[in-house]
Amino acid sequence: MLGFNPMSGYDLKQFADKSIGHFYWSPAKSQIYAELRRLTAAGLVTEKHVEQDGRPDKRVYALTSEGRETLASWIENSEFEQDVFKSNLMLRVFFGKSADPDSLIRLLRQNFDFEQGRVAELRAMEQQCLTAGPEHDTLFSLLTIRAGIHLAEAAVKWSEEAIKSLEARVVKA
Amino acid sequence: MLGFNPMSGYDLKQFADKSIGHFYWSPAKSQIYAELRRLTAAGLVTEKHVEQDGRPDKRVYALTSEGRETLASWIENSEFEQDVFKSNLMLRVFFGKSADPDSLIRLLRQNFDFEQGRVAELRAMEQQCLTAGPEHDTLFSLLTIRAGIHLAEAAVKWSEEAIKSLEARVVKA
DNA sequence: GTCGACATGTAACCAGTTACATGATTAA
DNA sequence: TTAATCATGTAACTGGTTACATGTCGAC
Repeated sequence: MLGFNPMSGYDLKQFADKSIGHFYWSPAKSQIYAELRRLTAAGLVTEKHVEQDGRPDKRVYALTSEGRETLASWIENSEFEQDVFKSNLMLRVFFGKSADPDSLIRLLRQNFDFEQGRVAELRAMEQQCLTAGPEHDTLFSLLTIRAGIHLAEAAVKWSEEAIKSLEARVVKA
Repeated sequence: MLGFNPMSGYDLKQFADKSIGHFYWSPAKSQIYAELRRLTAAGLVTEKHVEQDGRPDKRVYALTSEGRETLASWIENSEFEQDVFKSNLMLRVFFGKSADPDSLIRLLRQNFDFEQGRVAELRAMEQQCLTAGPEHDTLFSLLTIRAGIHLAEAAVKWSEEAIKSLEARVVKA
């Protein structure tokens, strides 16, 4: 994240929450501060004390040239890794025989609503990227947003389909 | 998993790897054995020593009625939880400005192939479920497979789209 | 006699979280 | 004065992994 701009631990937390938090994870602040110390010790970032007026002082971290190289090399050369997908909902559906089907239907409707909401949010973010001036390079953000839209739409479609399947079974019984 | 059948730790590992491993996680065997001891202590499963001929003895675990209730209650009553999605690929795409676009294209092509392969695998599993006799209740397995298909197809579509976007940018430069 | 599947465990480690703790500054 | 935002950290814990360790049995 420091590849975009020098930032403090506090800034990094805010930034992570609304960017990589959507498709990777939101680190705890305790971990961010710990990691910044490790990166500093490894010579990948530098720390600068910045006094502010009207606000507490902060420590701003910036990539060193070694840090920049390490970042690029990680993106370019590290091995392809499978996405991690953990779905509590699918777990419960899979074990659904041990439960009341209606409770699953309720759960799936919740998921349907939730994922529809996400599509709407992501569409709004997409519009922001598309209408941003050419001085902002939004391509990479846009790509991750597009991925989110595709996935959320898939989740919506599946929820609908699964609800129908379960409703058909309930009627028969 | 013991809701389907009494099983040994070894069985549970095999079973998990080819079922919930696809949409939740594959526990390490060390964890399975530890968890079985915890569940036994909590009175949710019972342990039975089983001698086999032609194979080492094993310990077979079965749900107690309390275990069965706890399982049903977990499926029916626990809170809705968001799916966890962690994509190393999306992380790298998001930080793509710091890297060579061609390396991202290479990565996305790898993803495209990988996800296409998954669609094929899942379609095969789907057929197995659909052609299984009515003595097997495949509905719940089928639902999770269908979810996988929807998601993998979304990933394929996105990879294609992302490759095109990045290729367009490379040409311009 | 050695390889592979079956079968069960221990110990060290680690990535990450939660809860706790502190303090500056501004605005209501 | 109290709540919100800015800002940084420590300590205890935990859900999991990896590596290590042991042994049965059948097939080739």
